[in-house]
Amino acid sequence: MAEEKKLDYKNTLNLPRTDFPMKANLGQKEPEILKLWDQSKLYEKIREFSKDKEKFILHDGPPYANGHIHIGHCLNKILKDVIVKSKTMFGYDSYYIPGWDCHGLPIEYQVTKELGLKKETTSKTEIRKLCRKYAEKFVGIQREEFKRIGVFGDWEHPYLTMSFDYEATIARELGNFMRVGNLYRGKKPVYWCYFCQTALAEAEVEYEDKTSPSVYVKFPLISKELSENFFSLTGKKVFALIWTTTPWTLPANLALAFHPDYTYVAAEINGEVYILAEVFLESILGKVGAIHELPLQKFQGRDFEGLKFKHPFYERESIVTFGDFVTLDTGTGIVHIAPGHGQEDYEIGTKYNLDIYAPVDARGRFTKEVEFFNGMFVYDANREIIEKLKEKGNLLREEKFVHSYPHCWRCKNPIIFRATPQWFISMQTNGLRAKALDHIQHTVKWIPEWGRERIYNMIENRPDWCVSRQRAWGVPIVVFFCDSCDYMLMDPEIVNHVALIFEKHGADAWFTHEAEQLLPPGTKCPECGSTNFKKETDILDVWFDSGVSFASVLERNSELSFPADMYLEGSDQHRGWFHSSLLVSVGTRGIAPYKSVLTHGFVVDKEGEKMSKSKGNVTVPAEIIKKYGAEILRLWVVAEDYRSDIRISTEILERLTESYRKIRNTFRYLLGNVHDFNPSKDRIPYENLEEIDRWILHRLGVSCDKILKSYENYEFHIVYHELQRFCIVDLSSIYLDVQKDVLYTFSPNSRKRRSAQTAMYFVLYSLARLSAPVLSFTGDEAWRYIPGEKTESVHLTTFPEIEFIDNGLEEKWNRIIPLRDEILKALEKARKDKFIGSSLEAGLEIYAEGELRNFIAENLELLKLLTIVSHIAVFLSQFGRNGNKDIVNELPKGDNTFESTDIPGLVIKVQKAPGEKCERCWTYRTTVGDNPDYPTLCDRCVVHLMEMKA
RNA sequence: GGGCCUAUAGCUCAGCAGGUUAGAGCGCACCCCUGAUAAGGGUGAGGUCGGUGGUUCGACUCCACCUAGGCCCA
Repeated sequence: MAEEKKLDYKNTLNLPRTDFPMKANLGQKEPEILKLWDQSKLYEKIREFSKDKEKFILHDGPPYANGHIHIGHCLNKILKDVIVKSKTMFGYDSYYIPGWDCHGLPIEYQVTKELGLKKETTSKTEIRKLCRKYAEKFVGIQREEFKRIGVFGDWEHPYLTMSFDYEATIARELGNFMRVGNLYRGKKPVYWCYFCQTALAEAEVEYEDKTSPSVYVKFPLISKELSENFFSLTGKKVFALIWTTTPWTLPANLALAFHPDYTYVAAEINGEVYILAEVFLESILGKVGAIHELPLQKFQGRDFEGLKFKHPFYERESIVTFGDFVTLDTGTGIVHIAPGHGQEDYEIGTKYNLDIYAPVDARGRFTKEVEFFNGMFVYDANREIIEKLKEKGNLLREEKFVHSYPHCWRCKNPIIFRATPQWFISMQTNGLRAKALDHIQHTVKWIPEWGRERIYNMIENRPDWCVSRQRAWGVPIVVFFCDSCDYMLMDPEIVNHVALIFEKHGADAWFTHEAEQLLPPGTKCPECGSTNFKKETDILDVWFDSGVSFASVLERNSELSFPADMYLEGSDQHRGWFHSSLLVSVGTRGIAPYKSVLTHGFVVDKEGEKMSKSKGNVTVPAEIIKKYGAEILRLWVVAEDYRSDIRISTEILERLTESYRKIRNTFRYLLGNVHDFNPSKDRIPYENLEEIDRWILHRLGVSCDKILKSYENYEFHIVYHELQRFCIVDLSSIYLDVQKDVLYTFSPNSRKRRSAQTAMYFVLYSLARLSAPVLSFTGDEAWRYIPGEKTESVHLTTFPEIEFIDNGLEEKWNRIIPLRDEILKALEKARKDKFIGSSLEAGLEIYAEGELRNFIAENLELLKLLTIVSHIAVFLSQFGRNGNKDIVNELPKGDNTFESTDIPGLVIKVQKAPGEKCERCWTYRTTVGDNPDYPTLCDRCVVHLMEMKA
């Protein structure tokens, strides 16, 4: 009987009611939401919604169409998505076209590997076909994976660097460089396999141990200056000593490299004087023979400036150069330089204007100009060269040396370094470097700021851009050579002609068509008049492909704009896409392709170390999505400060999941409490709202301001923290807890309840929108439950205005909240003492002096409300005055008394609340039982019940 | 080896034109509630601000060096 009655009263309460589930079940829910978006053509509607608005174009840097997406892709695409969505909600037209980078070695390598033995017999055209299929497959896979994490964009019309029109653009842009004169043909050493007769990329090289001859070679001193400056050398036979494991490169020697800062010595042995770094004196010369005397002389590397030595077996000079790469780990401290046969040698060669001399043919044989060794295979020549050195008396020592040496991935033979003709974009011509530096410094906004410094240093020091690759899967360098006189036909007009063919047939045409079919009819060699041409076989560096994306995508679509408002990639792209795009755009358009560049760090594990298969610390997005949901991944991206490296770990994801649940539940609770609220009918005007409702709206306004500013400044971790803080502190802990009484026990249509619902409605309405760029699934899910008029999706709205700010209220509540904190401490103390359980069991006596007492007295009801106690009273603790019951002479002592330390003079005594517990509202009131019809209810509840019946 | 960057509680972040006991949320411990319930509320314990020197009356905050880590080069 009593149970039944209790139930009866419970039924008279307005408890929260909603179908918005507490458990997100994201793994299952997200695909449903995606389907809904898809079916309702949400992205098209966003395009329509954004029509004619000011543009904000984030131009997508194309990921490589190879493999599944990894966590770094997620970070990148989600950041982009948050920016695009927030810009849309700020009222911009932020059309986002995703792209893919499709050409290049990794795909070709993969395809060739899969071909196995058949690779030898497969034509370039066939390989290109397979590469295209391979790239298409992964574009498809990655597209679905990106969509799955909630990224909005025109996924039906992405840009692909292998699409025909894109390939045509690549060719045209190279033509533009021809037109302005930046493109030139030069030589550069590359990894070369003499067996396969092909250049190899870094990735195609495998390191294996190899035994090589190791020789110490003497270079006789020619210049007189040294002995003139250092008399101890006068009249002696002086040699520079070098060490090499590739004697076959000696015929191409043109220089010797010293380190300017090292100490070198000249030491005499057996009547000859050798120069080498001081540190090697013992270890090298000690083995050759007894050192005659102490070193004759010490020098600094730079003392050798301008000197000349003689080649050990040719009548040729070898000049002195300086290089920081000279080390004291091995060798003699003096490095033999053959500019055509090594990377550092090449750089020295370029710096000192030496010939990039590589007299070795494609099969690894010395060309006819090489005296003594003409026609000899280089590895066979090693022996002969050593003999020649002996014969000339310029071999000091010879031994065997085992070292790690690059080998060809296909045939497993050791490779050689060999300078071959390559195509370059000059950094000098047209002031390309200077112009690029100028734009870096003056026209582009770098986020964070240090990006400027980083890319500036790179551009400042980089050599000319080598744009040619000796591969199949890419866009050819559209240049022809005359069959009869070898004239190089490099003409932008011809490139444009060929580009038209590419537009129709793709760059495949270069491989399937003959030169005559590609050239404009009647093309003749300007040199000899011949009409027969052959095609250049090199293709373009893929960085050139992606570097022209602004031309292929931004300039060719009127819905986009050039320059882009933003490029956003990982900080490695200062060397990559930001870099190549800038050079292309500055080189051919004279301006930077972007107004701002935002970079993020790399994803690392919980220790801050990079992920690798071997370490086993790789986090796979698909697993996170399955276990936690894409929304958690999105929350992760936003919660972390992307400007430095960002960590991911199980603990981080668990924390975020907790945090997500809290935010979700806040939505749920708000929704549950506005289920019977119709904003158009039940809304209370702001001026008539209860103070606490105006306060939460004020807090909402403050939060909103902070969140919007953070979106604007791309400081998303602040968005996350503020969103979380607002839900936990302002809402859940204070406002929602306090308002339960009004929401549950007051009659549904009572002014106070409608006031609370009005506030909650605005909170919901704002929160859903503020969180939508991040919590795109949940924000939209909640949006659909919000009562009243609204758009179909939260993604078809703009951000809320900043409203309801009331600084007077803020000031007052800045005093109220600390008082509440003190009361809560007092209640907690009583609870620990088992004096009370629920705070409603308590009645408070508060003692204070002067102004503090007055402030409390003025806000007594508010404090009661905020601390959820049943009764509250304040006393003036002022000594020596009597007669007023509110003035006490003595402060309470003993049990349940709390003396505040934070607020001096404040004493709180917790008493049992007077009266009985009302069965309906659970508040202790002296009026319980006053109404004989409702003997277990308080006066308030009786009134509310009456109202509800009426 | 060079360029750029990072280092504040178990986790994610604040903070500081240098100035009283370095903050927040989560997590954790303990407690309350059972009318947000695989929820909700409260109290509390956690930091030699990576290390060492220096500038200063005073440094988490400025400078130098070092250590660890990251990206890009060599």
